[in-house]
Amino acid sequence: MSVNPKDMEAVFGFFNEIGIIAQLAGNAFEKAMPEGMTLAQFSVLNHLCRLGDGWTPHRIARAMQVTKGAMTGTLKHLEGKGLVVITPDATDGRAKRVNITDKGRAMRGDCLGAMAPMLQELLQDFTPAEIGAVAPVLSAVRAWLDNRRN
Amino acid sequence: MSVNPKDMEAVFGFFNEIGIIAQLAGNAFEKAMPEGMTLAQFSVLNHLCRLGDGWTPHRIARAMQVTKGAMTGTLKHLEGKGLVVITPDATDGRAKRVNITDKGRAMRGDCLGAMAPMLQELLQDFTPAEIGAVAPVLSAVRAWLDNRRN
DNA sequence: GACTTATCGTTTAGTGCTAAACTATATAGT
DNA sequence: ACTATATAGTTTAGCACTAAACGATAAGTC
Repeated sequence: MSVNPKDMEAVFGFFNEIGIIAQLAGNAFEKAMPEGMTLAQFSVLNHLCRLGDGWTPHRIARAMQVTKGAMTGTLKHLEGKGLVVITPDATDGRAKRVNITDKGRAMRGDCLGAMAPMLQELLQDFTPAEIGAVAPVLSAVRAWLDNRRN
Repeated sequence: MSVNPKDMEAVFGFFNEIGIIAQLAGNAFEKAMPEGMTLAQFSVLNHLCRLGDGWTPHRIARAMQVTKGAMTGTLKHLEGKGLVVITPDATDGRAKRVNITDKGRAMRGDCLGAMAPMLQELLQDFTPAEIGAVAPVLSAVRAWLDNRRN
């Protein structure tokens, strides 16, 4: 049972659209955020704030769906700005532990505040229901891709 | 009239999901494609094939929602592999014209064939209707972001 | 205990992206 | 015609990402 070429094109268009949105939205967010902060850096701070810190770099990398090497770089930037503190793990000589600082927590708050206007703008042109309707499909596709990779 | 924080979080989650999908899908595609081909390079070939060639680099860049500088790099790679030919514009001394070669057309076909299996896999777990249902919202968000930028 | 394998983090090479500065050419205004 | 402005393409600096190789430590096996 072969697949309809029209459908394949639709799926390809779907991913294409997703790619462009990711790029435009990412740029818009970074432009709004405090000088020097990137989306990658904010994501780490946000994660540590919401789910607690003390995680290893590797575990953070997995949560963000990013390679270890990418996380090494992002954490270096955050550490350089004093937004996180990285210490050796007490019981595992290979591992490290990442803790967010007060300054980091404040920066996360600043970032949230900085991107709020854009989100509000968007919520004037799109209803929460519209956004909410596509969320389950996106989650499913994300999970599918994540599964497929492993 | 303030905005519900819950809604803002939902919208933020929406963009977060989009970002991860873009990254995972992009990696999956690039892994499947012929050695050395990237999504950016394929997109240009695909564009030239579908909408005709002879475009200027700047116009291609706008169509891809990418800066001129980024397009300079991508076209250099394509030209280096003999997939496109770039010639000076006859009537405008500033501009250039990009034409796809037979080799480029063949490469585009190879890329399409290479990513087909993944799309078919996906169409076994998602119905075209599911994908089609979110497409209009994605298009609208994309257009919104594009407008907002200018 | 010694050897093998797995895991954690870093580093390097390569690509893509932006933003901004720069060159060259074209167009508009006076 | 001359000047000012706009546009096309390139280049540079900086960040993010992957993939692969590497060094160090842990854990499992014999």
